[in-house]
Amino acid sequence: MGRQPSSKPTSFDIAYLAGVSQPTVSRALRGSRSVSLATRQRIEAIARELNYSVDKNASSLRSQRSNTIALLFFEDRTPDESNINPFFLAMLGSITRQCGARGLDLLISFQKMEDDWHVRYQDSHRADGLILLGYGDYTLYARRLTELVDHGTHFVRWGSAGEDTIGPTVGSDNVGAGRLAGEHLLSLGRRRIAFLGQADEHYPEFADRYTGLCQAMAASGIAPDPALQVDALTAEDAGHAAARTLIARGAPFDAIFAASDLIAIGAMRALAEAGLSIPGDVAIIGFDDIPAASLTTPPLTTIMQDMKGAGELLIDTLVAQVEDRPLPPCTLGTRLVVRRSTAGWGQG
Amino acid sequence: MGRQPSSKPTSFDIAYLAGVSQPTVSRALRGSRSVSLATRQRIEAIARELNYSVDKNASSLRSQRSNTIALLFFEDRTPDESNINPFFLAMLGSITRQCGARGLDLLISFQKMEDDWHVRYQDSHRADGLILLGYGDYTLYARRLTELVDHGTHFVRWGSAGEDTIGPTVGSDNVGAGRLAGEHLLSLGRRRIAFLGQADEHYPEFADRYTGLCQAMAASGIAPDPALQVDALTAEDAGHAAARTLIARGAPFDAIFAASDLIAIGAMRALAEAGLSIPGDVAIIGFDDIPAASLTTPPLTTIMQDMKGAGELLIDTLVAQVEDRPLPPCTLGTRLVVRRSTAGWGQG
DNA sequence: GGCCATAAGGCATACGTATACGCATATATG
DNA sequence: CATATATGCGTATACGTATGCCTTATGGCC
Repeated sequence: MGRQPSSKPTSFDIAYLAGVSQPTVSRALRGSRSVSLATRQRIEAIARELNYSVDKNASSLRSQRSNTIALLFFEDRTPDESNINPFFLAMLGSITRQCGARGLDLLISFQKMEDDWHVRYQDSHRADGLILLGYGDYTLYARRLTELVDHGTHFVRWGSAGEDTIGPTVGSDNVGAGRLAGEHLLSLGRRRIAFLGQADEHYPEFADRYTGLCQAMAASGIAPDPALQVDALTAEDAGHAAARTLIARGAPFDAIFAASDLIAIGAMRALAEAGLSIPGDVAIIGFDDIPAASLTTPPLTTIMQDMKGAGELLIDTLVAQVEDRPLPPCTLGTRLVVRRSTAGWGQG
Repeated sequence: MGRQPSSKPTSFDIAYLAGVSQPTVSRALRGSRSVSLATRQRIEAIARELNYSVDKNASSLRSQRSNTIALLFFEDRTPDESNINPFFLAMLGSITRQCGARGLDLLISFQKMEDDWHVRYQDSHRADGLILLGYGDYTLYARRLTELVDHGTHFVRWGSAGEDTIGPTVGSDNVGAGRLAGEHLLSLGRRRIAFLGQADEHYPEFADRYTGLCQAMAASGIAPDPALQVDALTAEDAGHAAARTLIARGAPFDAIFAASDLIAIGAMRALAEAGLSIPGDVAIIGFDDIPAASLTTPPLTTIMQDMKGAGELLIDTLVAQVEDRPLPPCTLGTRLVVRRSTAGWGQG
């Protein structure tokens, strides 16, 4: 032992040693009921002894099932390289673990919108299905999704699970989360709540969050003020710029709901530059709970998404898709994480 | 077009349409020189038209080469879930891109040290080789590495590329980086430099960084003070605890070199709690340049590793290994990123 | 004892590609 | 003009597994 065998053992080797045929080995190792317990145990013992492992390529070729999923991150317009949204990296952890738990292999790849990722994976039998992750202009994205659907590709995407969504979509309850954020700020006595983030149909997730905020405000009898909404995509710079715009507009505000933590962090920088104190002058709440959120000064209150649930639900939905028994759409709950950026005056 | 074909086209379909045999199709698409230009172009045109793509499983099975690499993160003792070292996530970006550029598929997986990951991938022909990423006790790790080597598994790991390292290893020049950090602090006039991080053989990378610091100090005629070195693994909590220990010891210090940014961030929190100003009382420098490093107050000076180079070198080394032409070991340079946590008094 | 159901496993084959050979035809060489 | 050489391609087969179908043994039942 320890030395390298001349060649990897095959199911034929096991069969010979066990005194059975190769198909019986295959059946035994896959747990078919038509192999007697005694035979199966004998085969398993021999397989273990020879350090046998099923050849994935042969298995996938024959069964036409790879038990592999491809995870595609894609970046709308990558300003530089290596800048991956930290939120999606957190998701990666969840998905990876979920795949591990189910014995699925996970391929990952970063794509640009323009690439022909819709062909590469399923057609070549690399993967049984795709998981699509990425913020980006939904209207651009949609064309690709339609192609995927037409092509019969199995996929799930993370996003806003509205009615007009294309293909199976899993996402957080963004409207509910927006309400949560709004109610929290309102409960602190804030009344002039600004929203930093795109609020149009190009970015449905952000739009939903804004909708939730407006609902919460409406419930308290407050009408949303358009002057308090500033567009921003999810990046620190964008948040900084948006907050500056907001300040420049001159409309008074005592709270900010940022559509992502990165936007919030940029906004905090702008507020500090403007001499505004947090949470004294302005309370601020972000979205995503990225690792950096607890490291800011003050630490950032935010909305945490259900990462664990996300991985499970994505994989559930995808596997169902592959097995041709589509699952009904479903959204995930969110949780408020209160930190000092929205602390009441007594709690700082 | 747009409708779903009854079944995916195979190389036989292409062959039939092109009036050649299947092997000729295979040769043409792989660019073999023994197919005439005219024939090849005809075949390529038909393949494109049918949206043909080579079946990965059949191809890998026949050629015994999967053109796939498995990336294994592993966590020594995972306190909870979902906490991945951000540094390794940055590495992921680099590796992914590099794989994409070379047409390699990338499998990823999180492992516990105890699992039998040494068997799962190469033996089953899922991947041609492994990339191992993870901080952890090297002495524990080493046993696994030895098994891999004995087993004839192709792999590269990220780590300290010393002489006694097991298997092909790629890493930063940690000694040089430590020197860089030390020289920077010395150039600011700091003389009592503390090091937060393990400095024993269990964590060779950290030990190398400490060695580099000591070299820089020695070059300035300063002897290292054991009272100024405190063990810490790479986590924010550990950094916090280590800094408290350092302060409690009472030995004066005017600078800290933390073995990782997470340690540094924890230490900054402890310094703030102790009423010490940064960089006024204590200059602090981290290691890794994780995204959060630029978001701390003040922003953290740190050592940036060559991520792009890391991906390239890892893959180069691994592919060479697979092709049985081992590459000589090699280390990567690092760069100092100066931010305000070590700013001179005039620059802050 | 004949008949049918069930269990256990063998036989043949298919999955789709890549490659070692062999066989023509065309070109060069003496 | 006969023999070496290269070019371009077809023939046959291997890669290792999974599965439909068939055979045999066994037991139950009337």
